Amino acid sequence: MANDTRQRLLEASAQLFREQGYAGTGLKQITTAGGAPWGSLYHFFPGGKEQLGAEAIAHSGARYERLFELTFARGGEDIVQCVRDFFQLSVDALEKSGWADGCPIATVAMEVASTSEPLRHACAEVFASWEAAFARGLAGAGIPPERAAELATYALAAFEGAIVLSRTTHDTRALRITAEVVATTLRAELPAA
Amino acid sequence: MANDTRQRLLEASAQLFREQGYAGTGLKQITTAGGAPWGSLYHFFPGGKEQLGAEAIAHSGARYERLFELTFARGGEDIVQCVRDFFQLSVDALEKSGWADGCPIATVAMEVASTSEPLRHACAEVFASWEAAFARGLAGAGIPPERAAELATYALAAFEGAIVLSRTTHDTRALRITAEVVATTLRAELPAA
DNA sequence: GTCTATATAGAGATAGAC
DNA sequence: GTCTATCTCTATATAGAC
Repeated sequence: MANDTRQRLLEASAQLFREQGYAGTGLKQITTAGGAPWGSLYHFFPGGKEQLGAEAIAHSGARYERLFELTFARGGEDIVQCVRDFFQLSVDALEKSGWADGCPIATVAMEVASTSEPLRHACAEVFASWEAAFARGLAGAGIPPERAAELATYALAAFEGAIVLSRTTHDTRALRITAEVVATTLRAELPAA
Repeated sequence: MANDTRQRLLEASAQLFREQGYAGTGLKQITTAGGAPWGSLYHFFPGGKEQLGAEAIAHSGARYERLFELTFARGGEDIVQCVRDFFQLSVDALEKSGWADGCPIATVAMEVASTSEPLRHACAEVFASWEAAFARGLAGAGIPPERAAELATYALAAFEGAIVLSRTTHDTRALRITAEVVATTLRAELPAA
């Protein structure tokens, strides 16, 4: 079916961009990985690589937002444990994938921040949605909304940076250590039980 | 002079890689920016783009390590303020450069983590040197060496992630908030004065 | 509407003039 | 030894056959 090919192209793009970046991934490689003929790419994405990139970013972003919300769904009880769990998800993903499966956005975000305004904007929107999901979880644990928004930004930054370090060093140490320090920091901000 | 051209090629590479990434930067663009003729690139870097990339990474890395050490040189007194200062350096650099001047390593590190083992290794060594410099500063402030190493990893992760967010959103908010939370976290680890 | 074949530009790399 | 001119390969993008 037509929609199926489109979806496969998006999935393949998201995965390849995450591993190799935007500039480092060719459209040929994407069509091959997605099992789609060359021509169908421009049929579904007449805007070419940039349109495909923007949609792939939004696609990955929405999927991870659901993962965020799922992890924090039971967060009213123990939000700190949820944060630990989230870092652990990334530890497992990196190890299982041979250090390929990091953040689906960060690599592209850094590449395009100064080279493509539409793509930069797409990345910014994804980060904002993740922060918002995170902040809802923290607010649900009793932290005042304004402070929850700040701590969500902080926690997301620490998480993203730890992925950069772990993926580069081929060692989950950075993620594990950062998870513990962030968890401790957040616990100190919770209202007294 | 010969060494001059080589140096200019390294500087141009470092700057372009930081802004556009490794795959997104062409060798032609580097020679143009460095004011060097095309042929001299392969004269000075017979290993081609990968050799140039590895040397540019080490070059940037060493320069920033000196910046780390300079910022922490007076850190025995007030290490927390030094951390704040370091985040502020990045805030200023991003604003002054129109969001181009972020981390000189992170963009390339993410791109090459799964595509070039030599380049990944070069990035990992840079991160390790920064962590070590950071840890020396924290240990100098009285934190036990083992804990100082952990906190250095944590602080570097938070710093790197905050740059990713700020550069993507065109807003220094992430850097400013992260700086404050990290500063508070580190202060709590200092030995009682 | 779907895909094959091709156009055009630019990449990284090399050969050889001076 | 330094640089110019060129080679080959692959990139994105398009045209047109079916």
